[in-house]
Amino acid sequence: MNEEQIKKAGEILSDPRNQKEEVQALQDTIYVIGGKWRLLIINSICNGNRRFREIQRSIPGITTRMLSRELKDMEANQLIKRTVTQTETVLVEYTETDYCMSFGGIILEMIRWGKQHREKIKQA
Amino acid sequence: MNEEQIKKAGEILSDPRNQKEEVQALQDTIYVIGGKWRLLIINSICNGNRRFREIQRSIPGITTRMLSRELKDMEANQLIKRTVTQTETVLVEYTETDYCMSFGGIILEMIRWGKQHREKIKQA
DNA sequence: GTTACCAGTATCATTGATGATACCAGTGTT
DNA sequence: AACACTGGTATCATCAATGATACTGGTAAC
Repeated sequence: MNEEQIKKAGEILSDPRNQKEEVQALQDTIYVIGGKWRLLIINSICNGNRRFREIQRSIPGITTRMLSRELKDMEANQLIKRTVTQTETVLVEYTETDYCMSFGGIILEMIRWGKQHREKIKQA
Repeated sequence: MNEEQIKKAGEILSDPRNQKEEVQALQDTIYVIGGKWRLLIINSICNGNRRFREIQRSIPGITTRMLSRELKDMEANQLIKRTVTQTETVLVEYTETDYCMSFGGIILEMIRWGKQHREKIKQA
């Protein structure tokens, strides 16, 4: 085995390892943001919607039940903060955490894809 | 209403429209790549895995049934091409289409997120 | 001849995610 | 008084996604 062959073998051997790591990373991410609503809620809150009904109105098709469940889960997992203010009337606000913001890249890429896809469909 | 106010009003009015478009784009994308396996299969094939068992081995946890279903569906939707070669023994190969490649950005972002996430968990 | 690989299909069971609908207590609006 | 809005909860139903397991028909290796 000459030097080049050794180098090649190294690449071949190391490649599957990288692949495994990437597959695992992908699976983790899919697990965290899986489901029909999670990313939409994150996107909505990051876009400035803070009130329950406001968020609900911004996401076509979501029911109060699903939104309620997701918000609770996301609060438990530090994705958002829930704040209750007692003035004349009760005021509930949801705000994003830094952790939540870390999905920005994924969301932007998905929005880009969705827009391009719609363009292609239109043309055809 | 002065010029500045007019400009501001324009922004306020245009913003909800952009939001709606983006929500729709997001929903489209989630619909297309939804589910536990779709992106993983795309990733696997784009990484050079072409044979059924090869793809299966590269994705921890997937069953033959799920892989079979997904591959069929993806073929029907032009995401991949299925090629059968008849030599001494039958050879089936799956290859990505250009359309399939368009998910690259999303996948890369998700891998990045997953890796960072694992780092954070480790540190804590 | 037994074991193992390939590319799947078939059948059944489960369950998690989602939907539909109604409801509650409080405040404000007409 | 009647209606609408707020931030949800409760209950029930359903369905799509997934899992488990077994099996098939052909080739090749030991």
